[in-house]
Amino acid sequence: MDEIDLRILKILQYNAKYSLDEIAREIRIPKSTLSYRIKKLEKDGVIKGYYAYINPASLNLDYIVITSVKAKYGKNYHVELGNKLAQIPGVWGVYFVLGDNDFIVMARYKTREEFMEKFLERVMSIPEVERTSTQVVVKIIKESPNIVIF
Amino acid sequence: MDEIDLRILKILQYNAKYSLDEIAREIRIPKSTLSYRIKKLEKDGVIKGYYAYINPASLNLDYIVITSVKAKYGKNYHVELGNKLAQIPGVWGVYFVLGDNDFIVMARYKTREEFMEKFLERVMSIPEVERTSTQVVVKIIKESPNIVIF
DNA sequence: TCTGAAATCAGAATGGT
DNA sequence: ACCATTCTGATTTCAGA
Repeated sequence: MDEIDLRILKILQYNAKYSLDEIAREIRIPKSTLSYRIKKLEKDGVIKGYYAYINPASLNLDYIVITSVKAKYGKNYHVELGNKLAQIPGVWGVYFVLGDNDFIVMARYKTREEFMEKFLERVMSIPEVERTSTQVVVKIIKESPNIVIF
Repeated sequence: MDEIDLRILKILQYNAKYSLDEIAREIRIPKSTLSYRIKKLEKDGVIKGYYAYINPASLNLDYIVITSVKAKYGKNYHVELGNKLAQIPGVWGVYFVLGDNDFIVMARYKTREEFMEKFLERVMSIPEVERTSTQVVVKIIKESPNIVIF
């Protein structure tokens, strides 16, 4: 990975719909070379995929939460709990962290009721869960995990 | 937005590179109609963009943190602090939350040193900041904010 | 708003360096 | 690994419904 690859990635992370012609012109390499490099970045797992970003608000996903989950101690409790959390509909992020808590879970629902039914009750019924604590997101100031190169 | 739009979005959130032909065949509508609908979803702001997802690990972004930030009280302190946090390189998520804390900040760096220099020292020098608390992510079990429709 | 057909344009394949 | 050219097929446009 060199400087040119980084410039390619920097463009594609903001907008995957630029044409090869445009990108090639921008960074001044032939478009066949550009195509060759992008294919390589995909094959090497640097580019993991291309996604449409759908505005959660347009689907009325207005009840957004960040929940801390503490696991009970036991063999494999953490691995199993992490996977169980990841499978809950509405959950888009699960992070295993050091510190007081064990997992940070990011989730989105339409209403408080949906959050209660689909998420909270389900999480609290998982036997490996010791305790949870939820913070409600009032405003998303920034959310762009695709931006990796600054 | 009807059932067909939802099916289109559901496909594009997983892979924006499916061709119109494939999608049209899948959901059994003419591809010109599909094209028309996608354009409309883009225009209406339902589809906000198309992004390449770059594997953070391939850029050695292995020091991943989730930081809680509490703001001092004062006129517009929250708005200004939120914007300042969002502008820090390495920060990809800033959420304004209810509860003990005010902001949850998601960030990625290459090393602990980079995290200290680019993030922590900068955050702690912001006058509106009262206190911070950082959790280090040991493992990302799930991270797919583009998945909105289940 | 939907659709089929035509026209345009983008990306993949080729082959030489 | 790089690049110019060719070629295939995908997307956009347009006119009629």
